[in-house]
Amino acid sequence: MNSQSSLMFQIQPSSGTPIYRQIIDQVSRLVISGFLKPGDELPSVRQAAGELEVNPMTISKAYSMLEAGGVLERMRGKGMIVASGQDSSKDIRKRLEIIRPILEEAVTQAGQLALPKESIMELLSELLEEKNE
Amino acid sequence: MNSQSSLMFQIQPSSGTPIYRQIIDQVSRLVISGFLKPGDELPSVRQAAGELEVNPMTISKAYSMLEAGGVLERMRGKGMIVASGQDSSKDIRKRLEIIRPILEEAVTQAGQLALPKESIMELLSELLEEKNE
Amino acid sequence: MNSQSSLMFQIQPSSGTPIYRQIIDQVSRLVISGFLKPGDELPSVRQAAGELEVNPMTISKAYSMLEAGGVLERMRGKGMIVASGQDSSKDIRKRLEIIRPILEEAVTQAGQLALPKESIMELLSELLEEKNE
Amino acid sequence: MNSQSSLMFQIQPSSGTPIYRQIIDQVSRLVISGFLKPGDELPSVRQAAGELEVNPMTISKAYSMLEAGGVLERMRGKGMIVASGQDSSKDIRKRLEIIRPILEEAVTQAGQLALPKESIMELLSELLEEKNE
DNA sequence: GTGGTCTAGACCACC
DNA sequence: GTGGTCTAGACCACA
Repeated sequence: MNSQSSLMFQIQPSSGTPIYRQIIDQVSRLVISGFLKPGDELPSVRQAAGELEVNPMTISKAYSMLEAGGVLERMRGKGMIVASGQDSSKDIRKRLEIIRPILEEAVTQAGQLALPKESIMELLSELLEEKNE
Repeated sequence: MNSQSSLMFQIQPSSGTPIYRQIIDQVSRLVISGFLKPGDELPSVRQAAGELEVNPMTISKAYSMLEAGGVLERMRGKGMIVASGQDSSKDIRKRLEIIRPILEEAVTQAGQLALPKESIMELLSELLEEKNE
Repeated sequence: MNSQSSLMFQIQPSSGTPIYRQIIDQVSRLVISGFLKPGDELPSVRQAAGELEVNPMTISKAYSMLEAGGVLERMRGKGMIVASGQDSSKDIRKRLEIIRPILEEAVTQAGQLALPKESIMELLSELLEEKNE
Repeated sequence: MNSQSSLMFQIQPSSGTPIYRQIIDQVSRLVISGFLKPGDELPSVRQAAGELEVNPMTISKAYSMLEAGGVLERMRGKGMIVASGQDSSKDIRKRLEIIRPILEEAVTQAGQLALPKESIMELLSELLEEKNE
């Protein structure tokens, strides 16, 4: 039964961001948001590679960097699991810090475009509503 | 020494986005916002390269792409100027479209982090206020 | 329940060194130091595997390699015992040779870090004192 | 003139530790010890690969991980340099912390071998003297 | 010129 | 079965 794993990752092959980065970002966010909890197993390198139709090394690279970043742990002979230290921070403020940089960039761009605060807030509100639909 | 030009561009050398892209985006936004008007001269390739401590080829590439995009025009002997057709769009909606992609990305990330709408709106509001100070 | 066996081994699952190596090294040192004497029984594969929460194959592999190295002997129906030829060497110099490699590695690293002899000696001295407390 | 670069790295191809790890460790220690200072350029991937006779990807992997660890910075189109934040800590205590783990392991092994403190100290002293010769 | 990414395929160590 | 390492070779983005 591998329906879980095929749902776990989604990649856009012809996106600007490299595949291994897409995987790293997704896993990181799944862990932080609590969808993946400490001890949860990840799909094996070969399995993920097969389903995503990419080279196993690409998956392996992503896993290695997630391990280096302390997000995953290697269970020798078994596979990769979410690291024990990785409690999903229920603290919203910590998670907010993660999206702060991109919002800061948006604010910078808005400034250069001389956009009024109200318009930006309104657009963001719309986009957030669309997401929920 | 053209003091305006040294204020005109700002690049972050160790950012993820390539330098030529940073320049293109900034010039585009300055034009569309009306900071730069049709006929305004841009700093010469040499000057910009010197001040930004960047390879002249990089500036040249950015200018060429802006020219190809119809934002700038090449005046023989004078350098680059803002193209005549480039009216600053007073229409806020058009300018809003430019920051839509980055806000969409922020919304995507926020979704994966399971962040509530209110928190994001609040953070954006704070950042916009900081900007004005 | 053999309380001795649970004290006998200690493994660090997320260490760099493989589990079977950790077991081999520990048993070897315990034998050479005299903690384990010729004829002493070792915990059964199953028991050790259960207590260490490790794959029985891993224990078995370690025991087999210790047998091949002449440290252990296989007693039919009784399991593994310390080999008869294995006298604890009272000769300190022989035992010192065993920790020589790791000290050599420490010295190499210290050299690359440009650390003075005195500092290293002092740190080692502290660590040895802590151990005794 | 590449005599400098050929002196910079040394690898033992048939060592147990992977090549990319050997490079990471060496660069890290060279930076920490002050042999490499912030802004110093490293040999290019292709150059290092050629001299060490290994695949360029192996070097690239090491550089990437050093960048991820904040030791190196990527100068786009140029090459890798030592990161600006990487001041060699003149503080000996900080550098001592780096060799603490291996000394701790040595102490653990010495304990299992029932070795007296004096013998260990003496052996370390000898090894440190040999190094200086 | 620089490094980055990906592929295909091989071999190894560990459990 | 698991992941790790390395090679050879290709193509791309950036300066």
